[in-house]
Amino acid sequence: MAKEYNFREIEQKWHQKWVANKTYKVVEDESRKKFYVLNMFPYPSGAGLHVGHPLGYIASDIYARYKRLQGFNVLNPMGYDAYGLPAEQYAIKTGQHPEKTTFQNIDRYREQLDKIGFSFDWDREVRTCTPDYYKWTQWAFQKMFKSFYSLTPLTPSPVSEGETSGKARPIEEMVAYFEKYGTEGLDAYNVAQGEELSFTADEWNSWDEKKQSDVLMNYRLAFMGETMVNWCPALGTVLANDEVVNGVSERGGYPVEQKKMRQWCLRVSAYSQRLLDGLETIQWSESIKETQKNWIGRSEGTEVKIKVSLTPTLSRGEGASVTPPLEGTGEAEDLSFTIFTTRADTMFGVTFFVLAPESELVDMVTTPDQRKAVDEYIKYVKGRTERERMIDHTVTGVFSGAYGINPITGDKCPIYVAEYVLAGYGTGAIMAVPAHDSRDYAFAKHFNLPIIPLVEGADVSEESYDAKEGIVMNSPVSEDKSVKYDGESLCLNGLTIKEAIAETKRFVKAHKLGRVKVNFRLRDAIFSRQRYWGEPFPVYYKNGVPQMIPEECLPIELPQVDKFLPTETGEPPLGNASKWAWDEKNKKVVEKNLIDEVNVFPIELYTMPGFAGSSAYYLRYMDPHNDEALVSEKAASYWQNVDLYVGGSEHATGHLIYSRFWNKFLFDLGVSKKDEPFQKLINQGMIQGWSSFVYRMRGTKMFISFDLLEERYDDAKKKSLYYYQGTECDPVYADISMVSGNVLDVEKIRLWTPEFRDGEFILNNNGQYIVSQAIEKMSKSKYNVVNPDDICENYGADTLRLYEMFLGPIEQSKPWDVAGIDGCFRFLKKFWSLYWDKDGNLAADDSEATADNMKTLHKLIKKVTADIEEFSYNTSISAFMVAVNELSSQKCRSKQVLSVLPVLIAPFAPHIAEELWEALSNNTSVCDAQWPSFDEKYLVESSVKLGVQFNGKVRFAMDFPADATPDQMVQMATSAPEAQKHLDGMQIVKTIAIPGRIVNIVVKPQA
RNA sequence: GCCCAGAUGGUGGAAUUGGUAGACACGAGGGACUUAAAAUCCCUUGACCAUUGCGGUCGUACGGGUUCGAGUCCCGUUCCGGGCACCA
Repeated sequence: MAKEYNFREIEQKWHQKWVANKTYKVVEDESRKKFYVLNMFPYPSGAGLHVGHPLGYIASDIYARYKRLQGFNVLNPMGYDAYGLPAEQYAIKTGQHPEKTTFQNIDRYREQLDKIGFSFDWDREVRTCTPDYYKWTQWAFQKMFKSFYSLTPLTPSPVSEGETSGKARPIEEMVAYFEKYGTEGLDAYNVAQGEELSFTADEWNSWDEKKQSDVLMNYRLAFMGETMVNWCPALGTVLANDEVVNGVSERGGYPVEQKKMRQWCLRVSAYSQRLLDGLETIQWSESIKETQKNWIGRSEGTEVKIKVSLTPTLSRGEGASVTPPLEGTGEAEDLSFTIFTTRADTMFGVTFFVLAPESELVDMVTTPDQRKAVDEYIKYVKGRTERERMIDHTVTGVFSGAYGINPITGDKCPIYVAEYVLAGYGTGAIMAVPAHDSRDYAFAKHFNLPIIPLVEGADVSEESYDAKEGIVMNSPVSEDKSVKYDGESLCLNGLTIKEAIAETKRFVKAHKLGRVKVNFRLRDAIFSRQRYWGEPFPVYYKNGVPQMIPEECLPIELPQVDKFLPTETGEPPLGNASKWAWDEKNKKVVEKNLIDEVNVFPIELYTMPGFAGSSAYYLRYMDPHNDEALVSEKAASYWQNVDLYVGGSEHATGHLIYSRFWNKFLFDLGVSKKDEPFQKLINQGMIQGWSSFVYRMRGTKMFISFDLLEERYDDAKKKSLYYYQGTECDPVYADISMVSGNVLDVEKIRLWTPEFRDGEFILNNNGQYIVSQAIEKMSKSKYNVVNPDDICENYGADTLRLYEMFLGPIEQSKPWDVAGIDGCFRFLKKFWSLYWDKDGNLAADDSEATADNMKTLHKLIKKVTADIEEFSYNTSISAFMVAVNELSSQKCRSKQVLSVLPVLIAPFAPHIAEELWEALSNNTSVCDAQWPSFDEKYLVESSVKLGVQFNGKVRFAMDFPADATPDQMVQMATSAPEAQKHLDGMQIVKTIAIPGRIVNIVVKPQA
């Protein structure tokens, strides 16, 4: 009886041994090179692990094990992103403390992870919701509060433009500067700031603490700001920009409105340029870098100062060569505003100006005649939601009554107020060039404003010409229509658009009409949430001024509350905590009812958002038990940064931006040793399965989103039911074949036939649809598995690991289909049977390996090594299958070969590798073996089989000696019997022979 | 609209710098073993034509091009996916 591949016994045995022997314990070791592998840590949801989760973990585990076999000291940790909304919502419903459910879920995750045989060092586990961890989240926040971002060392002299580097510095430097110089010499070029303030040293020194505190908020990296936020009434909290998709909340799909609120913010925008530049130094996929570049949205342009006049517009050219004196009311005398443009070359085509409705300038330029119309328009705009503005692009706007003076042409053009100009970008004011901007064009057509084409050959009768290509004309129309400055006037005619932009920038700069400016789309991150289950802010309020709780008192632990909802007075949930006040003198948290006493002050009621805890966790893994520092100097210096980071691409504009920002800040502080946290990033594709559907509204197609709530076996129906939670959807039926990408196509769903599955949608009392979905066995021979536990149970972890990797390239999304899993299971059984004879004894012996054996082995070593390096695991597994097939038919029993295979397969299938390694009389773990190297000498072929082409078409294949010269190859090919019919009646025109590649004979009929 | 990445058998997917398209696996069909089933093993499997045997034509989304030779390079088009989007 041959020895059976008993995966259950084997896997259980090695799980125990690994724990007992601390096989995956890792310690810093200066004598060895380090390698840091990291997975994006999971949020422990109630649904448990699904088959999509392990995909990335397996991929990184393979690499980690491979690196270890190559002699690297590999850090491969795991932990939990444990703060989050679902636990809190569950708590609201059931009254159970979120910590309790979170920890239960963590236990379940751990159990599932352990079954798959990962090489995690669990001694380094982190949970973002434990005080020893979030102490350092709070600490980092305080450091940001105590910092500002300086682009250059502070000096009173202005710095040159284009300076883009910079770093965080202690806020004390800023204070010292103000005391001495006020804002003299400070602008957006040398200090990151909310708005450009202007005050003198004397003014600063005369202000009280409250006023100074307010002013400093304009510079701190973590600051309290009154800003427009995404307010989600249904969730009762504000959301960050990346948490809002198409005007609704990413989680739950609830409407989001714009609201002005006082919130904690992080000045992420200060790091815009560095976040952009850093992308050039890291190995991430082009698409994710592109996404980040779009999100950061750098645009280089020109700011131009526009003076305001209250007299009617002059015709074009009139008033040229003069700087028109300002007329009208005294109030408007020196009124001006600044516009931002990336098309400085189009200054000659300006026919009107537009201000954003929210701009404070609107009020100042509006003339009494237009006051009523403007007020009405502003009212209309305010009544529109973000979502309405986003979907509905009809042209709206109103004339303000005032005119702007184009400094280049001297023309006066009307100033409009229109919602198509956004307050939050650039200066909130634009110059409109209808001929060359489609939005301005639509506006001009609607209000009957002139359109002046500036590019040769551009037809602007039907639409604008937006392309940045062509030769400039009409700039100016004639010499006297360009204002002279110091005897010089601008002329762009005949230049290309790119040259014209550069020339205009030079002119504007030279004559101080404005300045060259870089704008970024990246906004500061709103950093506070009105929730319970998050990190509390280590902040208290003394006379309305936020104060940092001393560093040595951290962490400030999340207080107990009796309910997790907002208070009756509308305070966030922490308002329910009775012990939530700061005793400044005794430095401790005390009962709130002591606030009236001296030295006792209220503590911040907001909590931090989800990304706070996940922004620097990779640093904490380096030194997880340190209570003196986030990470020790020694550990940080050894581990540096993450060499390989694996996770989903859905974090491109959230976590992957925030953690890069956070790391850069810590780098400025000297805590982190590398400017970029994640050197190489692999985005595993999603496995679309039953457990996680995401649907979107797009165009006329409707997609609906669901999260798996739970899986239950229904005794009556004799089948498993899967419960999903979704929002606002039609009752539809779901089927895996209807998933394309990560969306379900409703049209396809309607065509669904209920032969395999049935299900129904039930409206629950929250107005959400619950989908009950029944999955029937597709056939008796196939297991109907959706979670990794079932696969481990039926096939074993090694098969699961192989199969998930064999599905296709890691970065590609694919539907989960268990149909092919038998192939991997068969392979392992075949591999196993190489080692055992028919009596169940070890068959590997000391016989000499044949040349074929060695060739198979070394071909495999070469292929697997190269493929792992490229994360092409599917092809390395297929190479394994080929090798095992070959060795079986060769009846190879030689230990020379068989003792190497367990090492090669160990990264992929560690359990079977350990078992065979042990059977071969090794007494250490296969993890500590050495990765084999291949020897070319076994791969040398004496002959090669190549295709022989006639006129580029392969006609037959033949063997050529490996060292044949091209001439010999042609000679052999043309004299081969198969060649004769292709040569019959033909003459050879040309021959191409490339050793090792191809022989091609070009023939034509004989004349 | 702009930017990025794709499209290969019934299916998942292979294919170095252009050089025998379809590796490996699934599924399907046929066969062996078995009382039977499971498991295992062997053969066939891109399409079409021919077939006693040899063979031939077409074929990597579509249309062109470069080349002795194109899945691969260039130009244009269609479709799918991702990102950004009144961002001036």
